[in-house]
Amino acid sequence: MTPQPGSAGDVLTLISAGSATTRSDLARLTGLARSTISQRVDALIERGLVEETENGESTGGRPPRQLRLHTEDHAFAGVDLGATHCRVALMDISGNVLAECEDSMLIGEGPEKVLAHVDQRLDRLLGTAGRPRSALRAIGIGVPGPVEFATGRPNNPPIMPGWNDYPVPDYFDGVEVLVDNDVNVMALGEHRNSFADAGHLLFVKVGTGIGCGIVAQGRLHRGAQGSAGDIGHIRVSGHEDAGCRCGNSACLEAVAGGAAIARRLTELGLAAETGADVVALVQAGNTQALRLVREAGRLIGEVLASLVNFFNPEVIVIGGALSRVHEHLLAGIRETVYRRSLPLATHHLSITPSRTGINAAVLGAGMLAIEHYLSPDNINRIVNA
Amino acid sequence: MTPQPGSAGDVLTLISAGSATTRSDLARLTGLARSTISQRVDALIERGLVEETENGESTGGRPPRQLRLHTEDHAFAGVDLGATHCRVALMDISGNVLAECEDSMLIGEGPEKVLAHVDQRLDRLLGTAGRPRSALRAIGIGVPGPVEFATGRPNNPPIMPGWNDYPVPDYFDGVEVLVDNDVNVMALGEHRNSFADAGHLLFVKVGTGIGCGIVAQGRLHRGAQGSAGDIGHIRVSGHEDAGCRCGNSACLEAVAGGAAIARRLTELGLAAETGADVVALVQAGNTQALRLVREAGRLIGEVLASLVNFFNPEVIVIGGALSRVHEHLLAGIRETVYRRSLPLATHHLSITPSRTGINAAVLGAGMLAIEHYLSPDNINRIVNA
DNA sequence: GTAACTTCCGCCGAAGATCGAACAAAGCCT
DNA sequence: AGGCTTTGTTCGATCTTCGGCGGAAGTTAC
Repeated sequence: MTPQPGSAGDVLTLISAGSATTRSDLARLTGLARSTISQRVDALIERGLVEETENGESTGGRPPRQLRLHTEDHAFAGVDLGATHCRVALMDISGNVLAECEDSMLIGEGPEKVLAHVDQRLDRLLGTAGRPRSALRAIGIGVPGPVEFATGRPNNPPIMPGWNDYPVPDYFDGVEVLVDNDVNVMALGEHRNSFADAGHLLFVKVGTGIGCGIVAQGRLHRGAQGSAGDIGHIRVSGHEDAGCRCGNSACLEAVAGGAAIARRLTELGLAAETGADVVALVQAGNTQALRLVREAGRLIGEVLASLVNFFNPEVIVIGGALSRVHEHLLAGIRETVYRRSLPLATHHLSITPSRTGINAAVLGAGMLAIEHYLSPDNINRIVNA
Repeated sequence: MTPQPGSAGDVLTLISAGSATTRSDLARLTGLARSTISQRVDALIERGLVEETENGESTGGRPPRQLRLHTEDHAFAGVDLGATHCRVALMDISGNVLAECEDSMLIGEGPEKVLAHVDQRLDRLLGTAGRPRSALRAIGIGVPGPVEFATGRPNNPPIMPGWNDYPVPDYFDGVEVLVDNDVNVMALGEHRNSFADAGHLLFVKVGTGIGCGIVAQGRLHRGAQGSAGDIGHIRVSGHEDAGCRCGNSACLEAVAGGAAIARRLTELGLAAETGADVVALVQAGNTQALRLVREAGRLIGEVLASLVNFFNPEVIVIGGALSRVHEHLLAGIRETVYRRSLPLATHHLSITPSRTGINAAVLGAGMLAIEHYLSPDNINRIVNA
C-alpha cells in the first residue's frame, strides 16, 4: 500500500529533499504534533539514518537543532558501464561523492569478468573512503543497452555480447542492485543534480549513437517494454541513402551520430573513427568537422522539434561525447527546434548542455540506488524492523 | 500530504476500481483488521457514498454482503464541446450514463452563450434522470483547444474566439469544474473504458486536424505548458509544398488531416469540404478518396513510428471523425509503424480503432469529474467533515 | 433433517498511536 | 536581570486500530 503520511519514511523524505531541516519544519509540513515528530526523528536517529548538527539560526527564540541525513555508516555506489569504459563512484546518503575511479574496460568480455572488475573497484573505493563493505546498501548500474528494469536483466543488447538475460543483481550478495539503461540514469543524474524542480525533462545523449532519457513528473519514463527514449532510429527526411545497422535507412543515428560523422569525415579524407576523433577535429578548428557537427545538430533538432510538440518538456539537456563541442551542436539544435516547434511549447523551454557532463551517468546511477533505499516504504521497513 | 493508507478514501478507491466488492476483500487488500474495515465502510455508507446490495455467492460459509458505489444522490456531467457541436452526458458515480444529449452549437459564439447552453442542457438531463440539481457534484469539460488545466482557462485557442483566458469554472456555482483539451479527455475516456490495465496509451484523433492524448502510468500527461500531444504540426518528409495555418510547411495536419484530404479531393474535382465529406466519399466507394485516406494513414504512421520509439506505449487508439473509415486509415498506419519502429517497442504494441467512438470525449470528461470527486483526498475531506 | 463446518460481521476490551498541555531549555531583547 | 519567543521533551488523555469472541447465515456431510 501507499506509505503512511507522516510516517518515518515520509519524514525522512522531507529531510533528504531539503524541504525540512528542523523538527519544527517537519511539524509544520506534515501537520503532526511536535511530540510525534520528535518520536519519529528519534527513531530515525537511533537507526543511524539522521543526525543532529550544531544549532541553527535563532529566529527570536531557542535556536532549532538542525537535522540532516547521517552520512556515515551508509554508502551507495553508482556504476557507469560503457562499451569501453567503467566508472564507479561511491556516495554517501545525500549524494556526495566520497571516492570515484575510472578505467578502460571492454563490456564485451561478458558479465562475469566485468562485474568482477566492478566488485574489485568497489572494494578499493570503500577502502579509500574508510567504510566497511557492510556499509554498502545499494548499487545503481547504467549499462549501454536495453534492460528489463524490474529484474535487472539486459534485454537483447546489441553491443553487450553475453549479457542477454543475465541476472546482474544476483552477482552481488546482500546489496540491492538496480540496473537501468545508461541514458536513463544520465537523465536522472542531470535532473536531480541540476533541474530538480523541472517536472518534465529530456536528456539527449549524442555519442557514437543517439539516445534519450525521459523524466516525466519527476520520474523516469521507461515505457511499456522499457525501450522508451530510443530516438536513434527515428527517421529524418532527406537521407534515404544512409543505411543504419538496424536495417532501416535514414535513422537519426545513421546520419547524426558520432560514428556517422566520423564516417563522413573519413570519406572526405580526414582520419576519424569515433565520436572522440570528431570532437578532436572540431576543437582543432577543422571547418569540415565543424560544419558536419552543426548539420548533425540541425538533424537532431528536427527530431527534437517533433518530440517537443509531443511531450512538451521544460528542459532538454544535451550530453554525451559530442556535447564537448556543444556550442556547435546546440546552435543547430536550437535553430531547428525553435523554428519547427509550437510557440506555446518552446516559450518556456530551455535547451542546455549537460552540467554534470561526464559524471551524469555515475551520479544518476547512484541516485537510483539512494532513492530506492530512501523510499518511504523501504525506510518504514527498516525503522519498524 | 499523501492520503492515509486504508483511509476511507483509499477504501472507496478499491471499491470504485472493482478491486474489492466485500468487506473481506477490503481487509485482505488493505491489511487492516475486519473491524476497522467495517468502521470505514459504515462511514462511507452513512455519507451516501457506498451501498450494500443483496448477498453474493457463498464460498462455503456465510455469503458476503456486496458493496458498490451508491449510484443515487450523486451525479456527474461530461461535456464535449467541439467547433460545431455540444454533447453532454449525465453519469452516476460509477460512470454509467444516465442521460445524454447532442446538438449543434458554434463554439465561436463565446463562452457566455455556450456555457448557458450547456447549463440548460444539464438542467434538462437532470430532469429526465430525476435528480435534483444539488446532486451534481462535478463537471468535466473537453474543449477544442489548449487549456491551463489548473485554472480551467483556455490558453490562446485558435478556433475558440472570445474564450482566451476565460475562467470557465467560475461560470458554474457550487460545482467543481474541470476543463481540459478534448484530445486529453478522449484519451482518458478510452483508457478508462477499454484499456484500463494498459499503463501507457496514446489516443490519436484524426478529424479536421490531428491531435494526440497521452496517458503515462495511467495518468494524463499534459506537459510543462499543457500543450503536450500537439502532434498535428510535426513535420513529415516530402511535403515541403504543403503550407499549414500555423505558418510552417509540411505539418502532419496540413497533409493528412481531414481538411487537407478534403482540399486535395476538391482539387481532383470532387465536392468535399470537411472530414465528414471525406468519410462519405470513402463509404460511397470512391477510390480517389480511399487512396488519399490510406496515404494519410501512412503519413500519420510515419509520425507515430517516431513516437513509438520515443514513448514506447502499449496501445495506440485511433479516433476522431476519420476513424469511421478506420480500416483504411489503420492499414496505412500499421504498415508504417511496424516497418519503421523498433521491434522491441512494437512487439507488444496494439494499434486499434477507438471502441468508445463518438462518446470518447463525453465519457472521458465525465471520468475526469468522477475521478476528481473520488480522489482519496477529496473523499477523506468529505467523510471527516 | 440435522450436525458440523465455513465464512461473514458486529461488539468490546486491550494495545498502540497521536495529541496537546505543561514544562524545561536556550537564545534574543530591553 | 527579567521577560519574550521559539524549540524540544514529558506525560496523561484521547482517539484509532487490533484481534478474539459470539452470533448470523450459508454449505456440506451423513
